Amino acid sequence: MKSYNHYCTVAKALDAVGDRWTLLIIRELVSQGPCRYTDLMSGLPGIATNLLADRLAFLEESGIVWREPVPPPVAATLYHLTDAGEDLKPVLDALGTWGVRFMSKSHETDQFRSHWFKRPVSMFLKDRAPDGPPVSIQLSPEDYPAVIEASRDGIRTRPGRVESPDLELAGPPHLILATLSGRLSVKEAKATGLTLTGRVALLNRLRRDRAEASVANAVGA
Amino acid sequence: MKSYNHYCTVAKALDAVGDRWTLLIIRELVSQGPCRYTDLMSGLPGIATNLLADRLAFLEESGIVWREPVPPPVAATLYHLTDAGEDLKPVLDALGTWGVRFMSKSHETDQFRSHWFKRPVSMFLKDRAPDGPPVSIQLSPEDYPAVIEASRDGIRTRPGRVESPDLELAGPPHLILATLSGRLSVKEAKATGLTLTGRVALLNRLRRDRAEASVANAVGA
DNA sequence: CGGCATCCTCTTTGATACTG
DNA sequence: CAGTATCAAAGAGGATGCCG
Repeated sequence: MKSYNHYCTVAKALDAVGDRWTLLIIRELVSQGPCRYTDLMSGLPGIATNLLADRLAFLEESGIVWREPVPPPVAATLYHLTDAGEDLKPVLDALGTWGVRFMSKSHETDQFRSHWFKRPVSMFLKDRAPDGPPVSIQLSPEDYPAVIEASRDGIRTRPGRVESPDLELAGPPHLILATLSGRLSVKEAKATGLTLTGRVALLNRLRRDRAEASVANAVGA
Repeated sequence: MKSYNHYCTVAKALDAVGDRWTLLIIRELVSQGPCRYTDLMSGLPGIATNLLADRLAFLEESGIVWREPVPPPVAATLYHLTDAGEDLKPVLDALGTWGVRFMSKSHETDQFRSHWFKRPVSMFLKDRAPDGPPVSIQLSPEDYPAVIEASRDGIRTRPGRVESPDLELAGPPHLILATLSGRLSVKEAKATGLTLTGRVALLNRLRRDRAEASVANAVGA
């Protein structure tokens, strides 16, 4: 993209990461850690392969990403964030916080990936009984399942499945999120098409209310 | 711009404000308050008029901006941020904080406006003697002067001139900022082309050191 | 397969001119 | 003042080819 040529911090930041797709590439590297080219492709549905190559070259040149050549037999390149790249996390946090308002309605054609659950889930949940027994919640959208695990160490969300979860939420991603956030009651969620199996009461232990959520967000938690 | 069609908070945010120029329009409305069309044009050097019109229409449609028709004899339209628009401030703060790293070198062709001083100045300065006598510092780049005023009420930066400032810094914007931040000493600044007139010692009262700056930034100050 | 480069089409931008 | 109209150039999107 052409520079804005504004001597202004915001404009300079956008000169570096304001191109289409660029911040989503950073999102992938932040939420997935170091990625191969194909990992990025599958985490960025819709991107053209030449664009991904272009953006990665520009990000490397800008000192935001560095590439680690992994020698055979693995034979791949790993893309990492530099320190300057890691410093973009607050930008993603701010954008993600602001973007929560659009998550209530999901378009039919929207793509989804397991690791995209991490950000909103960490905003919506908080363990009200951290010394209670550890629990796991299986999130099952059509594909791309994820697991929420709460223990003394806090709440973690990761892609994948767990053997016998304490609770499972199966259905479209936006219903899963609406139920976790408390925007939908369990009754409403079931009526709209979510399947809840197991200890539904767990939601009361983990749901953070709206006021707390905005506070946590204000301090960048 | 076409939607990314990702069911992800960051992608949804970028669907709304990720278009080229959009966040800079928000920047203007945040730092200037309600603006007329021509105020925006002059605060956004380089934008094409049709693009500004397009973006404003989209922002209004998205509920981020609203237009107030001001009846004759003033005969103008005022563009305001809605509450959702104001909520974008943390995004600009995060981008602006990250973008500080690019402010040390200024390109010859970079444009500048007085009110762009506000954001970096508030990051660089802190009154170490808030109960001391109120002081004013005149910032004088080629055009677009601004004034820093420190009093019991805090530090404010505004476009314009003041009668007899306690200190004046005249020279290119990047030297003014480098000197305020402490990245350049007064001696270095003078050697590089900045003209300092008045009570140079004021800088010691107002400069925030690097460690403090990063802390203030971490909590979103 | 992983990591691009090329080619082509379509959309968006940027520059300028013009209007109520 | 507050835009709309026009048009050339740049960039995005999609398909496919190539090479270790």
